[in-house]
Amino acid sequence: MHAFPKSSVTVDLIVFTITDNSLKVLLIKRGIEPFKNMWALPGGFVLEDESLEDAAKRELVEETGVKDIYLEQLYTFGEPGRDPRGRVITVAYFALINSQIQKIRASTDVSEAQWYSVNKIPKLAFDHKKILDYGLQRLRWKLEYTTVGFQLLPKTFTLSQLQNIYEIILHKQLDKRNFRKKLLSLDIVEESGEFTEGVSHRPAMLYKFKKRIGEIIEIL
Amino acid sequence: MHAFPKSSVTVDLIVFTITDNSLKVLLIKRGIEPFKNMWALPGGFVLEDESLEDAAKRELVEETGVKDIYLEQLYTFGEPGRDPRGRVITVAYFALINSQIQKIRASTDVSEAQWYSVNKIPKLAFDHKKILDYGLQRLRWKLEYTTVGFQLLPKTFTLSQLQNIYEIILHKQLDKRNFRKKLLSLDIVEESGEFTEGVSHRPAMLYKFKKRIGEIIEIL
DNA sequence: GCATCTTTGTGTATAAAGAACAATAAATAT
DNA sequence: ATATTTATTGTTCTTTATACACAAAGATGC
Repeated sequence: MHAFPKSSVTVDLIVFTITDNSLKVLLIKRGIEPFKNMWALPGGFVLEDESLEDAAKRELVEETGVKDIYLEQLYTFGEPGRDPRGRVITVAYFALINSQIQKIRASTDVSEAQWYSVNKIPKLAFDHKKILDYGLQRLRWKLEYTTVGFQLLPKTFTLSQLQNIYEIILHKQLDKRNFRKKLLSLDIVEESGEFTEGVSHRPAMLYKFKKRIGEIIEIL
Repeated sequence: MHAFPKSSVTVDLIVFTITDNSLKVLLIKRGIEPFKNMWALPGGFVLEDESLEDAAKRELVEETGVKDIYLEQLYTFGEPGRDPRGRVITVAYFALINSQIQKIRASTDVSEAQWYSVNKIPKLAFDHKKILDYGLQRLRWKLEYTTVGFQLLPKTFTLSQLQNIYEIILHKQLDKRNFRKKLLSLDIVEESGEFTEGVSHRPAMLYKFKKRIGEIIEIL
């Protein structure tokens, strides 16, 4: 058996959240070469005895401090020449975190980390623009056909908040009555019994997702 | 910058076709260690200056002699320990080839190649069973929501042949009238003008797919 | 305390899509 | 000519999707 070429393998993360009525993605400013001082998706090398998913989870904790959130493998990018350091293959993951936990901490090799609205993305390092576009496409797709949307909300939420997430990500208006009718017919949410407080208008019922965290099901 | 661990990267192929009213997958009998003489998915190492997709295409030509067929990246498997030779990450692709071109040639490192019905799969090397299951799931899914099914047919085909493919893969019976009504309403096939010949019953209209080879669209 | 503001919550009528179902037509074989 | 096999075509019913408007609940300002 000949010696086969070896490559470095990285994971890159597309971390989405929603704040200020806008879909945001987490970017880091690179602290080292190549592409030093340029914005990029968070990520890093896969270690010796670590599965790809574990590497993604580790990077996620390092960048955001959060764990136990929704994470799914997206696609693997491996064009020769995509990284000036040599042959580097990257496995992209996408993650959704809810709007409550968003503390960001800059880690080693990172001079800054920031949430960027998806329609105001700066020029990105490597082929990260392509990766991000792919992730956005997947997010829109899954939002329509699965229950991933719930991953962007805290444990209890109002139906208006949920509808809002759909409207932001799909950027189109939805009919309130039809949205609620459809959702309730799926039998995947239940009333929590609590209401929103401290709002200067009629309080809304808080609902909760019937499935466990991280679980998503098809068709919505 | 420290030295980051390097891995070997392979591509594995799940090549589907339909023959004898059954969904088949191409397996090779390994001619070398590890897992010598065991059945496995065709695949091989990604070369130095080759993209992942090029590697998959190259392997496909080596194993089947066919090119220009439908090929899509499936998933990347990278558990440490999945390959006894060391850290090997594999990018799985799935391919569909139509029932006319199925010459198989055993290549180097392969003592035999054979089409296996998906419900009579022998014990497979590595984690190839898991990869195959994943591929099957994806195939069933895409069949229902896209036009991949056409990739399994020759240029012209009868509507019954097409329906048959759906019935085999989804293993359930479909209503002929509803199937045709739905299909024709999508406006993606057109009559070729030709009819089947040499059959001892009413000849059927041969249709052709309006899109180009390799192109698939959503929703069916 | 009453009017105003803002967001919540609900029902019905119509259109479109999906599911169930059977008889005639065109060719070959005997 | 009769039998056999597969191809082709429409209608009814059920389910799902869409379009659309007004009253209720609480906070705020006067």
